[in-house]
Amino acid sequence: MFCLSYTDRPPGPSGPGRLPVVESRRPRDMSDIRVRFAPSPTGNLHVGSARTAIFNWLFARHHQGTFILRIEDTDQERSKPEYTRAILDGLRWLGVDWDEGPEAGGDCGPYFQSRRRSFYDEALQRLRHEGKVYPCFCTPERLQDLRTAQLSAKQNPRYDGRCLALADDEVAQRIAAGEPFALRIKAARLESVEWTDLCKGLVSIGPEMLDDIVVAKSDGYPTYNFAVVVDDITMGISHVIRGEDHISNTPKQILIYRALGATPPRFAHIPMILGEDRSKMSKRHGSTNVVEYERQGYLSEAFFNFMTLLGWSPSDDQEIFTRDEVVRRFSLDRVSPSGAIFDINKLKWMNGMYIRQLSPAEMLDRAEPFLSTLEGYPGDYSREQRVEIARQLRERIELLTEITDAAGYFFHEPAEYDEKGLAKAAKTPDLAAVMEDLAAALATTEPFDEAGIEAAVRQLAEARGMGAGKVIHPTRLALSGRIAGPGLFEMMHVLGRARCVTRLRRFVERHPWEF
RNA sequence: GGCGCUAUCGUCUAGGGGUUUAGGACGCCGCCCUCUCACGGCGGUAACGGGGGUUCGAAUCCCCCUAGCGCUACCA
Repeated sequence: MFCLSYTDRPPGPSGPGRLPVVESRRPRDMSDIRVRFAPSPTGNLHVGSARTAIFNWLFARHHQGTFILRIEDTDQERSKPEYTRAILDGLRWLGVDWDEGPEAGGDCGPYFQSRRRSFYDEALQRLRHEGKVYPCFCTPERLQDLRTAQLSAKQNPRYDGRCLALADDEVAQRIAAGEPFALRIKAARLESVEWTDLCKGLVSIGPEMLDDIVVAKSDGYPTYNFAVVVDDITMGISHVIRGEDHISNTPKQILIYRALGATPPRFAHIPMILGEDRSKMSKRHGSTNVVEYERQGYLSEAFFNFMTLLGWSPSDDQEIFTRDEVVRRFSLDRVSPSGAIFDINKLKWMNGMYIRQLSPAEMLDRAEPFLSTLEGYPGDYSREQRVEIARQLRERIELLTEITDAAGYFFHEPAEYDEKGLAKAAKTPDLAAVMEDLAAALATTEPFDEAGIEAAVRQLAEARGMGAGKVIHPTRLALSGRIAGPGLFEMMHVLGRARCVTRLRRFVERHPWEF
């Protein structure tokens, strides 16, 4: 039996009013580590949550623990099923797989908060029974007034305990009268709440900050903090690894653990990912949806590697890691305590590194979705030839999307020629004749391979008493319209005799350099 | 306003009392390689927020200030 829950417990000798005891599972050994990623489906998987998911996953895999995915969909207004789908897809793209959760099952389900109501109700019932919680009849208006008054008095807003002071018979009366009420926890406000954060060290929150927080809303639904704690207890979570924006939730949750008589898990609050302006990354910082990076031509493994280094670093200078290497080396004590700006520049560089590591065949496969949008693709090129094109372009692009632009001329004639290139080409004496001669030579070059082509080009330059460059550059321009690209001879080899000859002649006809 | 977290090159970071003329990576600049571009190689640019302590010695420990960020709901 893996998990404890309020409902799964054996009936036992519980008389009326006897409620099951809630216990927290403490990690007994390394294999007992259970962590969770708990997104709310109110949007796509964005980079901040993705990194949280990755760190949780890394921690679980490193310790051979369990990685759980839990969907916190209790926000009826904003939660959408399609977002759950999007989050799942995002995690899959990242290669972050979960052992328990939606579509994976597990002993601690259900994994959607919206279906765990009975757990919360039962815990609430028990808390009421034990007197750890009291009804609060204060209206939202009064609470709001209280808050503004405290704020203007430069005080920290907190509940004034009015309903705690209510006499028992009055409480009973008002409840009987059907007056709506929320449930607040009776927090001991005498001492600080502190915990040793695995990332931040000792964090201590003074008693003046502690409040009788609401655990059940007047409509009966549990609050976020309460649901999280009940879920984490019943799912046997040993380590809560989350963004540091949750630090202020932690004391509240610890109070709930105490009321429930459970030992809190270990907490690790990892730093935020920041936008260019150093504020928490959000939509206004551009692409925050993880799968958007796929569309932009990033490789999943490069993105993963990059995210890994945002806030974590190994003990040496290594930066490029396979997934297994990071799993092996990851540890929370090497997670930096300060926020990190998402540097798209470095991501691009890293993506380029991964692209260059791809085999030519794989490069072609990965680029295929982008290539297929190209006019004239794949034309009469064999797979072998397309692999060769991919090989030639591999070290010249950093994003898969760039291949569309880089490979265009292989599949259709250049529509125009680079201006600077034309200016330079014009300096080659008798350019038209040279190009004409080359076309003629090429028509009979045998074999039409890299060496054969190179010999033809160099012979022609020599015959005319000019440097090879004087022929090479205009030729590249005539064939590709570009002044940059793969080595001319290997490029001509894939292009093939027919295309080379016609494009050379078209170039002469067009005469674009004389303006 | 209150509370909390953070503070090393522009960016990601190493370094956690003497081993540091503060190391690596991205970016940028230069050189080499070379048919161009790119890759690759080599070199350069650039940082311990400020002030007080503690100590023989502080980027490293403590305090204050400052700055940035976060949280401050019967939202999650």
